Amino acid sequence: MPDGDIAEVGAVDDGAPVELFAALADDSRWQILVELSRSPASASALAGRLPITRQAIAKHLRVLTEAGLVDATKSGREVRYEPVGARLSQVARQLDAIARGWDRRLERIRALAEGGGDPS
Amino acid sequence: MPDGDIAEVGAVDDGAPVELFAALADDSRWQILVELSRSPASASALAGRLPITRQAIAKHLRVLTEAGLVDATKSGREVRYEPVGARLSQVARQLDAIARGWDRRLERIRALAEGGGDPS
DNA sequence: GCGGTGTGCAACTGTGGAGTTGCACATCTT
DNA sequence: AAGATGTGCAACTCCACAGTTGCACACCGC
Repeated sequence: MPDGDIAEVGAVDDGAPVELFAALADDSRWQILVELSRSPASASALAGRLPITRQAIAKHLRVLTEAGLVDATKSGREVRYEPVGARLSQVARQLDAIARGWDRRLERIRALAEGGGDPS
Repeated sequence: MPDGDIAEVGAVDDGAPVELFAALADDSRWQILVELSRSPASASALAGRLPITRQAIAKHLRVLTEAGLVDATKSGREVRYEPVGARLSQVARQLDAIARGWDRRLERIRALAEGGGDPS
């Protein structure tokens, strides 16, 4: 079998934004994102609508900002946060690409198993 | 202002599979997924290619299975795991939908701010 | 200037999860 | 039947992180 078409599959691997998934793997942060999507607000304003302290919210906002999921805008003594949809769409495209890569590989392996039976 | 076009925005919120993001927020689990995309294997086989113990891998595989990201197939005394691309694509679509929802809301808010200036 | 409001930083506690070791059970091989 | 290989369960350690309290500093209105 030709091995020229195998060299290109190595690029599937490292596209996993683990840090961003960690940012999304928290209920409080999703609540914050939902509130911000309703209307951009400051940390103190969010503290009035969520069952946790302002400092906890501030930490979450820091995580979300570093993940690129929210955008911080300083206005006087206030810091106004708003969600960034572009980042989420970008991750969505990456995930879909990875999923397609999986399916492609599995289909090839299945084809080899049925046809030759020697995938060494 | 008419409120008929506001009633439909409430559906944006609860589409956040936090449990699934938690499953994806781990380096070891991504390594496992990458190995499985190379070729489906058992927990013991994976233990030979990854720097962690078989039991740790077994735990990760349990998490991934419950998240629907891998499929387990028992064959004799072996359990063969393979990645499920469909689940990942599904999450990708959900994320994109949420992102579009954010952008839609923000644009509406900006329009209100410029035009009327009274979003009460 | 002075009080009120908003933000930031620094400990501290509690808990969940990653990884380990140890052992018991099931299955394949000879 | 006996050894080897694969899996599963249970307890333990360790650490990162969510959330808290407390205090110091920056900005707005009076």
